[in-house]
Amino acid sequence: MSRPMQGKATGRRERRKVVDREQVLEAAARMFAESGYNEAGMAEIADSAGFSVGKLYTLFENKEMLFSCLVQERLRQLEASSAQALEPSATPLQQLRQRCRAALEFYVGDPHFSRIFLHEYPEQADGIIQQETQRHFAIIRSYLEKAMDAGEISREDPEPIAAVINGMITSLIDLDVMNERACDADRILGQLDRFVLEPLGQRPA
Amino acid sequence: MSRPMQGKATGRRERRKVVDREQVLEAAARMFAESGYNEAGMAEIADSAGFSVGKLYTLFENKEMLFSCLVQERLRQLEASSAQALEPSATPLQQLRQRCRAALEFYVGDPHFSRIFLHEYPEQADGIIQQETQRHFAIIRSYLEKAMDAGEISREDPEPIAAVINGMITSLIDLDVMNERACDADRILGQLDRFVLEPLGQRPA
Amino acid sequence: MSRPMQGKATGRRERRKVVDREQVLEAAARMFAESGYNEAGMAEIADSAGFSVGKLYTLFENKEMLFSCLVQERLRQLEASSAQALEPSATPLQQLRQRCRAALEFYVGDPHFSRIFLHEYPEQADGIIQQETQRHFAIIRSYLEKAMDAGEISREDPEPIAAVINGMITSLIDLDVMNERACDADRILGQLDRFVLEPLGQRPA
Amino acid sequence: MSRPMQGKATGRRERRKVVDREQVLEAAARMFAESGYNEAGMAEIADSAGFSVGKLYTLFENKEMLFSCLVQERLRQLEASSAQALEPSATPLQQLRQRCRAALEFYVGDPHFSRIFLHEYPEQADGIIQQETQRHFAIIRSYLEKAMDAGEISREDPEPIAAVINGMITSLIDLDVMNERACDADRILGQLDRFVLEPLGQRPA
DNA sequence: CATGAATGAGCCTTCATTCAT
DNA sequence: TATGAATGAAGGCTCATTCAT
Repeated sequence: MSRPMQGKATGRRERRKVVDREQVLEAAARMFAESGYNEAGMAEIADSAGFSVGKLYTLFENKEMLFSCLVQERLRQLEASSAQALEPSATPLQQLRQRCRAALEFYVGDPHFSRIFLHEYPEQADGIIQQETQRHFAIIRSYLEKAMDAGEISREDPEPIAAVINGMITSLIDLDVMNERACDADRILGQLDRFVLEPLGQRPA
Repeated sequence: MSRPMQGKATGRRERRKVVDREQVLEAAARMFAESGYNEAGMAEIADSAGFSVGKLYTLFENKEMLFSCLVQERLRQLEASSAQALEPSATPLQQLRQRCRAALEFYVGDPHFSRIFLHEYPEQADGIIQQETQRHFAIIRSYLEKAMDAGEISREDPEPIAAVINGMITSLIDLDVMNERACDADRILGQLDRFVLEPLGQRPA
Repeated sequence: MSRPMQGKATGRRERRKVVDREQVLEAAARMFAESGYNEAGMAEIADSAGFSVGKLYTLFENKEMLFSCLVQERLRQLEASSAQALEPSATPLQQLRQRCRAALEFYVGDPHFSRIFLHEYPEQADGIIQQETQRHFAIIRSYLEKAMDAGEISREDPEPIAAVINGMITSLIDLDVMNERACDADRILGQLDRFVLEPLGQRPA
Repeated sequence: MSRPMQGKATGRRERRKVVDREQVLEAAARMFAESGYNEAGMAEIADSAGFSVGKLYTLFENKEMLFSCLVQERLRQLEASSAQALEPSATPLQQLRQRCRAALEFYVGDPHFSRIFLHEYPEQADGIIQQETQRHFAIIRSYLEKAMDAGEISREDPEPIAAVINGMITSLIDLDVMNERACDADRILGQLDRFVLEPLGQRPA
């Protein structure tokens, strides 16, 4: 009666739920990063988020799904900000570089999540991380393939190159995290240029 | 009477203990790789090793130490085989390459352990893995520094380069593990040449 | 809205917890008395109390604390009923006698606890029992000292006398417990009069 | 062949066993007193006695029996030294006093055992201690009964009196043990005179 | 619909006892 | 017969999940 139609405007209820989920994920990221997946308890997370334990279970099926959602949500955010950073007029290689910069800045701006994403693989939630990593690979690969089509880089199997790019970014961020030092996106991007993009361009020569 | 002196030849007892430890570590590597640190139970490990639970506790102080010993033992092996692969007459850069090949072959030959080492960071045993990673970094760095001294590569901060090398190897092995595909040390080594060693040499130009 | 202020009336929650603790202590007293501290398992106690194991750990930090609380709680009760039995107008020696009667009646009325208190000294919880025994001694001693001040008994070291009183009560209750016979507080009190209080009074003569 | 007859002279084998048992009991008394019945492990006891664990199980059926034997053995010793201290020409009441002195001196001379005997009742071995305590009671009672027959003390139920004597001795030794103070047999005996024997004698008056 | 106390399966660890050497 | 390493049942405790309020 009160909500005769629902259209695009999601109900107050639904919107509330989304906000609460965000808040829980925030807290979960903090706790997982601080103590690790197994060591972080649902009670602590609930507490840290200012909710009851029961609420968590209305928002997420269980602990594993909470973790999965955290990963997925954050990577969706990364995707969004990457997309925004993209200049449509740029060449595929330039776009790849823009995407990498966006990713770096995202990681830097969300150290809690970075710590989790780079270090923790709860065996159960493995699937999600693998899947998400695959998606990232696919995106990087698509840029590489377009760049190959455009003749910017030599034609070859893009998968290992995507892996190299991914691994390089990961290890350089990790290095900064381990040294508890602020992470400089520009410096890392410089190394990416030097060790991957430039060699790729030179190949045909 | 039976054992008048003991000299270098360790007693039958000691040798047996060493063999048993090895066997348990084998099983532990398998179980940790299959199910993760927390999910693998001491009972399962014992079972899988063909021992009783009690035996495990005569060989290792507790679960955490078992994991630590596994990591340390395997990395000791890696170090040993790396050392053997080293040609003393080679240049520092060639030696670095030899070391990387040895590491690659070790990882390839011990997929159980690779899975653990690359993925699992039980918060408690964190110290050991970080420590060992640091040791690896230090070794790679020392080769890089020697190569700089020898003028093989340009002089610059070796730490991020070590990180790049490590990250590249890790991600490429990981890629093969994820695709459940045999890992080709030569191919990875080729990519290492192309994306790190060659750019490093070209710099001064 | 539901609980605008809380004043002295503890919340329903708190009261419930107190009741549950009492119930668990009841069961624990039974089990400890039946099987001894080490032989009584938390699961059995939980079962016997009609609670889950987990519940026990929300009420008491651990098994040792459960035992400690049992001892402290019961002795607190003893103290309370002793205090109530005291006639302020009585002489110190009469008060001591009143106190002993109260203690006897308490032991008689709580055979489970008596069995534990008189027999079981779990090495770990030793501290509490010794401490409580000391407190009892101190109380008995203070009556003796007041009686000495009042000239009711001869002045001398009150400590061994307190020990004698305590030991006599203990052994006489123990005798009844061992013979599985109801314990007659009056009879024991009579023996206390005859063997301690009268000789003490006669001394100066 | 080697031992054609055995007569009263026990074989070398048997004598050895007796000596070994004594040594184990010595160590067990030490460990039980130090850590309590449950906390003292068979391995520790074996170690402390200079034997293997296996040996313990050839000398005693199990841990419980070891404890029982310890109690029985020591109390047998007490009985022996008490018997020796007895002057046959003395009156029953004097003999009781002699016996109590012997007991006191025994406890004082064997603080390890005293600590166990006075404090620890492993539920399982309960039977033995109760039984032994009963035997002690019986002995004390028999002196009391003889003294009644001889008209030294008034005729009445000897059991509670035996309990009083026992409890008084126990608590006074305990007091010294708790204060970690050397235990003065004469002082305790004086208190026994004052609080039990003298009142008993006065009764008929 | 929110709460958070209750649940209980499952884990690590110990240690009395056994038995192959 | 002596040894002491191996055994594995049992125990204390945790924490993800549920459900009565």
